[in-house]
Amino acid sequence: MHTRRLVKRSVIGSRVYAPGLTGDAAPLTGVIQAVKQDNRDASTGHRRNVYTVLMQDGTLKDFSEEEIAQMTAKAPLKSSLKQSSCNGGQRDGPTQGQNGSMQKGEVPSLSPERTEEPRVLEHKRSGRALEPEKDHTRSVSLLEQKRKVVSSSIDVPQARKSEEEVDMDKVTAAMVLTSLSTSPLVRSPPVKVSEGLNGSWKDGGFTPCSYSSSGYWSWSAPSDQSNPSTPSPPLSADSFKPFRMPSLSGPPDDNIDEHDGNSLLFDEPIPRKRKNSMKVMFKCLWKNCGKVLSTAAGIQRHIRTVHLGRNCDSECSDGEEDFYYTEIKLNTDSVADGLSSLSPVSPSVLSPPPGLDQRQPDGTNGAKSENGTTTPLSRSAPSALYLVHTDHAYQASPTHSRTQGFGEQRSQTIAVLSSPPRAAGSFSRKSRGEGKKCRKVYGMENRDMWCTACRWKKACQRFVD
DNA sequence: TATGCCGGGTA
DNA sequence: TACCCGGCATA
Repeated sequence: MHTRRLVKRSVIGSRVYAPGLTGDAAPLTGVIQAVKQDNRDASTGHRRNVYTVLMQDGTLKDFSEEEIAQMTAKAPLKSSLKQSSCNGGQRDGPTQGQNGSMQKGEVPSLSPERTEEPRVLEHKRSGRALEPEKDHTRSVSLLEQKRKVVSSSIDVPQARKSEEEVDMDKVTAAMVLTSLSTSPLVRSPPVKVSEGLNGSWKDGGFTPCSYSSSGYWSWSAPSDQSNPSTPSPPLSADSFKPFRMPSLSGPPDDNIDEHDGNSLLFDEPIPRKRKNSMKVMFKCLWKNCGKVLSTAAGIQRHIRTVHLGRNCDSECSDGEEDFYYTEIKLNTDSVADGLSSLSPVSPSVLSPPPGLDQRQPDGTNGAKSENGTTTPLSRSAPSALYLVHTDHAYQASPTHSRTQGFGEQRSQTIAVLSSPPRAAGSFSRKSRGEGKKCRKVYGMENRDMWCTACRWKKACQRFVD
């Protein structure tokens, strides 16, 4: 009793499949609207149920259990296909074992909707065609809900497509960088590489730091490898520091000098080998010259011919050239820098500075006749005396002022100059001149007749020893 | 001691 | 830059 009601209740509303009911091959589906007992077989003791099915076309038809069984044999198949993904149809298991006679009737019960609430069944009745899709939609919505739950807890990147597109730009930029960094033409100068990086990054629209920190570009190692495989900027900068610190060039020329320095340095295939490599060079101490040569003979010849105006060979040299150059120990890199920074100055020295000749007349007094002649030394190497020989520093000071731009080079040069001669003892402190001086010549009473230097208690410029 | 002059200070 | 001067070295 209870079971029957349960079965009836379960059968009603079930969907059946009725192929060829209308004669054509088009399958029709229907929903069992009612179940009634057929007494025709009561004699056999077999009560048969007649099912009233509302067909899809709106007609009502009665089907026997066998027909229904055949019909439902296909219907669940179809429905199960749609619903298996959601429910699996396992909820009907207990029902199957409750009534063995309902094996045929249980077929509709295979439908998952069978155990659903009446409200749902009404939905099935009214809109049965939408029913599978609805369940499907529900299942999909469940999946989406699950995804949302997962998404809420897991940070799933969105708009991944666009990000990949951006990545492609980055990849392209990185490929360009790779080709640039591996190119022999730009392998050496890191500055150019960095420029290329910047440009490419700009084009790529991403900042380099984001990738350098994240290491996302594991294959873009060339940008990083540029440091070990090429003269890395830190290394080169360190190697430059020792001789760039005293660099003579001011800030405006830094770029040029640096560029030149880089060119000199980075053209070397193995710059590291040059590090700590000391080389003895000979630097001309002639004022505004500073020419650096690698050999003493060369610098002597330079001084002798250029500054002293002697065209003879070294045989006729009296060794005066020795006073006008100094020996410097430099890194090979420093030499290059020194050459680049000093050589442009040298040509301006060929003409002797007018300082001494202008001072020699010394028109303030009447000693013109006496100092009308100047010593060859004073004529030939006045500025050198200022540099090498500080006795005329007071005279050199106005002359040095004309050599603006010499800057640190001058001070450095003076330092270098003063050291070797003083070490030699010749110029530590100029010994008192043996010749007559303004004091002796004019006396204290005629002090106004002294040369300026004598008045200033400086080395006499009139009676130079 | 006288002289030469370097180094530093000042205007 | 011109000028001055203390102080040192040297004859």
